[in-house]
Amino acid sequence: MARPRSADHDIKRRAILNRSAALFAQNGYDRTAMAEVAAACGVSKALLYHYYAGKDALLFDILREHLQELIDAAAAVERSLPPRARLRALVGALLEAYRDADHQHKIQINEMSKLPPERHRMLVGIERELVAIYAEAIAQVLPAIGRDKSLLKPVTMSLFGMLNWHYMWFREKGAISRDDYADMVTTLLIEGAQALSSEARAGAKRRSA
Amino acid sequence: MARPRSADHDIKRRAILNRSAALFAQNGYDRTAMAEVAAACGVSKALLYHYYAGKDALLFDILREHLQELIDAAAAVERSLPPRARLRALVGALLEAYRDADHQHKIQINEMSKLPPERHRMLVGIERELVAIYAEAIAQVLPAIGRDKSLLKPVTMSLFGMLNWHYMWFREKGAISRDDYADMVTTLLIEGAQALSSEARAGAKRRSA
DNA sequence: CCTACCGATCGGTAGG
DNA sequence: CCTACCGATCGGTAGG
Repeated sequence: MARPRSADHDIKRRAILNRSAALFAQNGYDRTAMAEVAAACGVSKALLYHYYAGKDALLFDILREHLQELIDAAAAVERSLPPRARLRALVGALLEAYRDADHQHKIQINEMSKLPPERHRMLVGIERELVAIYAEAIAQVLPAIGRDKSLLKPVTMSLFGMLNWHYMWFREKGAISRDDYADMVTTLLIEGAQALSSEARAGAKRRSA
Repeated sequence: MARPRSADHDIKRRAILNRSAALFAQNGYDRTAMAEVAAACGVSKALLYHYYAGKDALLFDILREHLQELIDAAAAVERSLPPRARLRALVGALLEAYRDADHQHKIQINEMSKLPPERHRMLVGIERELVAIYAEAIAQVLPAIGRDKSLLKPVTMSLFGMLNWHYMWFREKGAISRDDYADMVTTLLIEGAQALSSEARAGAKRRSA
């Protein structure tokens, strides 16, 4: 009979994931040796390779888990909320999921493309799921934008720009809280995009006149 | 008398800068060997080291030139323009400076922190100059936001988020042009932030009532 | 004492 | 679960 997994197998794996994420984020993936990861986790390099088949597998697992947490956070937002409240809740949920995930977020942006094509594609697929949730929510709040794909994509990407750039300047002890920033981003997007569709309507009127 | 520099010294240096930027952006800084850079430029490695003291120096020069071009583009925007038109022109100038600079932009985001501390600090200083220009222009359009530092910083960073994230999705042959996107971002920011300061005023009234 | 350029090889470290 | 060790490759430099 096969030896059962040790009771703390998952706990150790998780510890390795968090430690290596910190190292990858701070020093860069290529500059972090597997020996450093092992040392930081207090295990031998051989044991590290018992948990993970290779450096790739470690990077992949960090990002798969991180992206899954983002999807889960978005999926947990009540679908029956009024459109505007729902978008605000989705923005808040993402910023909240980013708390304590700065390392993972930085790795997603800086190192994801270093994965082999197959694994990279899988993660891009999860990213697309996430974007689709937000694009749909925006379309619900702003039907005029939702109807025009050439507008919906850049507006959605503007939202992700504001949210995904936050790690460059946002500090937990700063002047505004995550919740404050969620309010700000939601207002910028909705009020700004409403002005956008008024302009588009005015433009259409001018063209048809 | 000292031997003069060859007439095409600067041209060759520039060619090396552009080729290495493409390699660093596509394969990552750490994964690009100096031998590859040399091969891509059609020169020997020894000659490459004649032009640049080391790999660091190459990365530094790519980013210093890129950031200087962004500053120059912003500085070229007429100071006497009405505030709103000036902000629109600044946004357009940055997006225009990003044209043909996707490699440099990606390197700025992904590899800048791999520079030695001293050189890294110098580039962060140039980035701050750039941000200051935009923050001031925002404050001119939206005095209520300009007066409140806890608002001005996140609003400015929201703008840079939208602009600096564009390389992830914007395509030259896509549905909208750089100019269209400059319009969109400016409208999102100004109209959105106007709604923001109305909310803040309403909030202040509620609190003082 | 400078710049321009080569073929060959150095010491040290990477992931596994 | 460990120590010992590998094949490959790195950035940088030698003499001329």
